[in-house]
Parts: sequence; structure tokens; C-alpha cells
Amino acid sequence: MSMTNTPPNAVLSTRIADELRQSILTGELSPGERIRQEELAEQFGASRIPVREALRILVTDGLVNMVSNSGAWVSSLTQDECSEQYQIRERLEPLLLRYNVPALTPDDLVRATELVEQMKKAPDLEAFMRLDREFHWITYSRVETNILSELIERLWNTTQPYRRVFMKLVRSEGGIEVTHLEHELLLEAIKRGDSEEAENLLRGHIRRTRIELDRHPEVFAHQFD
Amino acid sequence: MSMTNTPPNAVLSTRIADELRQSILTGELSPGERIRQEELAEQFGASRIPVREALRILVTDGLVNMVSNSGAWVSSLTQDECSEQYQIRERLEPLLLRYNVPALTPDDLVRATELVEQMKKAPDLEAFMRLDREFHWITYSRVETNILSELIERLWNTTQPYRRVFMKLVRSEGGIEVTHLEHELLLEAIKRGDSEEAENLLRGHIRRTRIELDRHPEVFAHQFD
DNA sequence: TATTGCAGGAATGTATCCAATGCCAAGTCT
DNA sequence: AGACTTGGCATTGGATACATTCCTGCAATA
Repeated sequence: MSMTNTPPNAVLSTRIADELRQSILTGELSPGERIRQEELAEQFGASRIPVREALRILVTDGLVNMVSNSGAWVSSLTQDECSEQYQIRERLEPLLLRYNVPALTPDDLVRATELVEQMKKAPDLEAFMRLDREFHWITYSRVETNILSELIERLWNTTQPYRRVFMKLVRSEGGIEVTHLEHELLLEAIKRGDSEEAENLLRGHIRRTRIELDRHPEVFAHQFD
Repeated sequence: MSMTNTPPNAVLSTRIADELRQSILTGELSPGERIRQEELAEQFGASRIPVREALRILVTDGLVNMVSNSGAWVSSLTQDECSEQYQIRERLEPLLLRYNVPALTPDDLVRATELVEQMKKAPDLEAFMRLDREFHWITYSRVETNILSELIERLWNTTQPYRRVFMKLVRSEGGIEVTHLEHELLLEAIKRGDSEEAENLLRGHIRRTRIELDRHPEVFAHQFD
């Protein structure tokens, strides 16, 4: 998972893009929030040119929207759009998983097992989300797929802010148990090398989340900060 | 289908991007071809700034690759990458079709029927591809899906150069008949409102093309012009 | 009172100039 | 002769300054 490890001496625009991406993924910047070029330029001690390039990079990532002569905003999703993205994930992630199952190494499986256990004892939401992301990503990144993995990472990223709010809700209601069970079943199928069953379980895992999410419109209540 | 109708007085960078996109889609620019900023700037009578913005826009479209301090190229695909994109399309386009089938109007169906007939008598390859694209797009664009349709248009665009070469091959061998039959069956299923069957037919249509394409490595022979 | 028109200002878009990077070839050392 | 270094050139990256667009608010008029 590329998790945006800051390149130390890279080109300025990509460094700014990475910083911004992290700010969005950690929730420091919220969906709908306005982004002013000049403000950012000052903040980074740079001119507006690399800031603009950075914003365009984030448009590519789906994390920012730009409108001509108007400005840039952190991408925000309506409930329908978020549901749509989950439906796309339902169809694509099983495909990526199928590519990977035969290629996973014993080390991958050990690590994945550890992660499933650690998730059960995750102290807070951020820790859980990080572990969850790493777990799934291990099962996705053994085979190098140039387009599919990027696409899916993008979908994870754009839906992350809403997943955070949603998980906070579900977690406080104790409704996280099903997720652990799903992870265990999925992991077992992967260990057996049963790609087809793994695909089905993963589809169901994503699908259940989508359907639960569809029942929580309040997650999408406060658009436009 | 947004087919890039040049906005007359739009922002310069987007106009340049649109022109370039057309050049790539029509085959005027080939995959792997180098793109020099200054050259383009001169060609458009502009400075390099809007050219750079245009290139970033095309990166978002997947039509251009940029490398820091090195340059930009028209995106090129290996055979594996192209096959991967087709597999993604196999899973996503049926989903988009399912959204649309219940919403299609009688006019849509009339137009789609016309297009299927016109495709049979298409005088040349470019005409066929244009009609084919319009046919499928009619069945995709009645329902407004914000992410899915963009995604699929992007996949169509990035694979277009290879589809062109491939179709030239198949067409000259008279192997286009199956496509016409598939289109007819698909259209009939849509007319009946049978979303599920339409999904299956569409998946098969894309899948067959992918498998045939997999058997023609010569399509990907001349990378890097 | 509602609507239209006109500024004024703030933010984005573009041009020009300069800096930094990377590639390639010529030269030098071993 | 071969491999490493070095300099120059072509190209991209960034800074400053200016032009353009859009939005907002006020005022004038119907």
C-alpha cells in the first residue's frame, strides 16, 4: 500500500499533494471544505504554481474537486454516490483478491492472521481503520496490477471520511462483531486457497457494509463545512 | 457521452486538454509518443503553464503519463494491462447497464435500434467505432451516476487505440458478425426490461472481445513510437 | 419591495523569467 | 579498452507579476 510515505527531496508539487492527501485521509480536512491556493502557498512557503499542480494531482486521486475560475474543495459524496462507490468495490475487490490468492506467501498469511487478532483489540477507531486497511491490502498487493489496485485504493480513499463517521457509530453500538467474523471466514478461505469462496465472502463483506451505510443517512448530514 | 465538444470560450488549459484528448482518441497521437510542453505551447500560441495543467487533466483521464523532471507521454498499455482493463469493464459495465435499463425511454430504444442497423452498414472502421460507442453509451447514460460512468468512459478511452488496431484486424477477417448478433440480443433483452439477462449478455460481449484480444499480441507490438 | 445594473474586491488563470534536474557525450583515469 | 567523471544542453519545475473571471453587495429604478 503506497500510504504516502513522504518523499524527502521529491518535487515540491508532489510533496504538497502528499501532505494534503494525508490531511484529508486523517480527517484533518473535511469533505466540502474550501481550499484556497494562496493560503496553501503561504502555508508551504511556495508559490501558487506547485500548489495548483498538487491540487490537480489530488483531483486525479478523486480527493479534490476543482471548478474553473471558482476554486477547489475537498471532495464530498452524497449518500447515493457513496453507495455507488461501494457497489463498484463489491465488483472490483473480489477480482483483485482472486488475482492475489494464489500468489500470497506464508508470511503474508501470518501477518494477515496477526492483523485480524489485533483488530479485535484495537484501542481506538483510528487504530482499527489502519489495521483493517493493512489487512485487506496485504491480500491485494502481492500481484502487481497496474490499474485495478490504483482504482481500488482511490475508492478506499474517497470513501474514507464517511467510513470513519460510520464506524464510530457502529462501533459505539457494539456492532463490530460481525466484521471480525467476516474477516476470519475470509482469511480461512484465503488460507485454503479457495479463491471463489474468498471472492464471495469479500463481496458479502463489502455489501453488508454498504447496506448498513445506506441505513445511516445521518453520516452524510453535515456536507459543506 | 461527453465526447469532448470543444467549449468555445472556456479556460485555456481545458481547451488544450480537450484538443489533446481528441488527438489521442482519433489516433493522431499514438500510445508511447512523447509530449513536449514547449512544443505544445507554441502550437497553441500559449505559455507552458496551461499546457502543464492540460497534461495533468489528461493524467486524470488516464491518457497521459507524467514523470517528474523527465516528461510526459501518451499512455501506452501492455497486453496484460489492456486485458486487465477489459476484466474491469466486464464487471462494471453490466452494473451501469442495470442501473439504466429501467430508466431508458422509448426514444432511447428507437435510437439504439437504428444504431445497431447502421453498424451493420458502417462504411469504415472509424464510423463503426463511433456508432458502437454511441450505442453502448445510450444504454449507459440515462441514469446519472457520478462515478461509475466517468470510470467507464475512462476505460473506453484508454483502451481505444488498441481496440482500433484490433478491430481493423478482426474486421478484415470478416469476424465482426458475432458482434452484430451480440448487439441484437443485448438490445432485445433491454427492450424486454430483462436487466439480468442484459447484464449477462453485456458481460459476455466484453469478455469475448477480451479473450480474442488476448490472442492477438501483435496489437501491442509497436510500443514506443 | 423586488429586481436589475454596476462597481469593487478577492480569487483564479496566464505570461515571462529564472532555477534545478536529468540525460548524453566527450574526456580522463585506471 | 573499459568504466567513471564532468561539463553542457535540453527540458521540466517554480517564482513573480499581471490579466481575467466571478461573486457580492450596494444602490438605483420600476
